[in-house]
Amino acid sequence: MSANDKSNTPTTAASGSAPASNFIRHIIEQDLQSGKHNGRVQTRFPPEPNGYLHIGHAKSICLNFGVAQSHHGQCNLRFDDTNPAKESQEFINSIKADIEWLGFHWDGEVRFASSYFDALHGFAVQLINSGKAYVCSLSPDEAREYRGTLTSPGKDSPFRERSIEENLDLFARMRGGEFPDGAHSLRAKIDMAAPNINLRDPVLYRIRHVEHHQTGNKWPIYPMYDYAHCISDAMECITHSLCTLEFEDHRPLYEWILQSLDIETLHAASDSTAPAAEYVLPRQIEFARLNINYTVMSKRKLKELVTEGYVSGWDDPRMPTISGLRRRGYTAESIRNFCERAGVARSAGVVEVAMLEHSIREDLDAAAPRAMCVLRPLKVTLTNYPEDKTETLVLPSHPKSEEMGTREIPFAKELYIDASDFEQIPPPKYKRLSPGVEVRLRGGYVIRCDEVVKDASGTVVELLCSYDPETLGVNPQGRKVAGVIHWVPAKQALDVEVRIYDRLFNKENPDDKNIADYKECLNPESLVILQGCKVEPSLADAAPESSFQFEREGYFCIDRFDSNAERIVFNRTVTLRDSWAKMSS
RNA sequence: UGGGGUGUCGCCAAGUUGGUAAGGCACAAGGUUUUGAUCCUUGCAUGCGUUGGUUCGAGUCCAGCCACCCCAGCCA
Repeated sequence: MSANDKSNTPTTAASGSAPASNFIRHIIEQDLQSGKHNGRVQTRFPPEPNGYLHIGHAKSICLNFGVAQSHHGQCNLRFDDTNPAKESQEFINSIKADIEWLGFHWDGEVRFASSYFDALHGFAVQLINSGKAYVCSLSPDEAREYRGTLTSPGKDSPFRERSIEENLDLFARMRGGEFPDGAHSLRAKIDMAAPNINLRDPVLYRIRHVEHHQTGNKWPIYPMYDYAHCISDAMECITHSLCTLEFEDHRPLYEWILQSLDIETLHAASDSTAPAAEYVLPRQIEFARLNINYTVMSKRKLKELVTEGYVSGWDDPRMPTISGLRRRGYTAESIRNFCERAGVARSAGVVEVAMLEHSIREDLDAAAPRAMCVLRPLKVTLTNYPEDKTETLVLPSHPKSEEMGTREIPFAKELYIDASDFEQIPPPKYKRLSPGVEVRLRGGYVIRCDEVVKDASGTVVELLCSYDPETLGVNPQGRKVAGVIHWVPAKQALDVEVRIYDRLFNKENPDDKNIADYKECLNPESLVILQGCKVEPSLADAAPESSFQFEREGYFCIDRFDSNAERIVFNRTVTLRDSWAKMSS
């Protein structure tokens, strides 16, 4: 697959073989063997539309869709939209776009927890009727006091023993919009002394007079996550409900709710077309969320970076969001490979960014055409090259892939090389240009620096060099030329803007407790904009989002939004590995 | 001091029923190279948080201890 081919099709794991084994796949295989779900595997990816997806979500997406795919099962996309105050259609749109870009296809129509609101309401009435839920009229503050603490039990709400009739009446009036926000709540009647706080009569429904992006003003009450999620799973006949570790403590509640409901009713409300006897409740399985060093992954913080203007938006190329990585030049394939490599387990760890960078280098090395771009131009005049002559050099687009064709680069008397490829006093082992030393111009001739031109301040402004006309495509006789540097023709090179991106944070763990505010360690050099960079003319018509390897520099892509015919903008995706930088530092 | 989890190489992570520690990243050293890139080769845990125990034999079983993570939203 080409880096410039945006038709993403998930194919294989990083190694090109089957997905690595993990504990979730083991569980599923066991369930398949025991016939628990009649050979069916149904998962779901359940984002709340309150922000953009980040690479941590990509892990979950790859897991949920991947696991379904390898067992000929299906994966639903379900928006967990039970808190309209924080959600929006913009986020719904971006989430769908990101999943598709990643190359995954959800089963059937997009689902919404909000489309189950009627059923959810009905189940709540059922719980009231069976004495398993009650309307509590404690204020939120009072409820907190009654809940107790981590080490001491809570105490029963004074409203806990209301009659079923009264509960039914109150709940109906809650739904009718008769009460203000927070006046009452519907709670599960479980155990106020439970050591697991989630079981201390958790709230099932709260009153919120807010418009919902999907259901408008139909509801003044909204279900809580714990209540809506498990029932939604059951209604969609999810077999394995995968979520992150922080929901571990919620699993008993997940199970309590489903087991408290009448299974016949549940079955009838579900997608199931199978006989009731085959209807099996979903099982929640938790895995560790993805963390990467030198970045933050919480939606709250990402949102803060956006709204407070530390970055240009959710899709800023420095953001660990799917859309940010995409704009940075990461391919869907590289993100999928990264997730596969990082693995799925139950121990919470932090993956090194180096692994992410490896994944994109691996993909782009194979797929990106090569080009030359001089980031910090230094003029070179070839004193012995004819004034009016221009040659056309033909270079392969890729050193190992002939199918990728060739490109033409004009060669003339005046060129640009990168300022960092010249040193007046070369350090040891330096293989680039310096006074009296020869170097190979990539794809062109060997040149020697004869004279250094400086301005009044002593800054090197031009190099006068001579070229060896016998060295085009052949090595000179009797001497060894150590270095090869990239260059562009002065006259024909295109002026471009290059955005040099680096890590957003300069501390490995911005969330470290010794750091008061993660914004303290924002890297002031995470974006350096270079103007007047010179790229070879063959890139004049390159398409937005296409990626190139600028030889000896790194991988760069054309910004999908800011680049146009008048102003070509490249984003640096990642540098090349650089053993010289390691050596010289 | 309550409950739930996790601890295998610098990082991630495999380790079926106990039988003698996969792989990837990173790193290091060589080789190839008109990208100090790629690629290739080689190296990289006598030890699996720790202490004991069971066993012919334990990362895998048992007990104790230690460390770290999550939970007291009418957020998800």
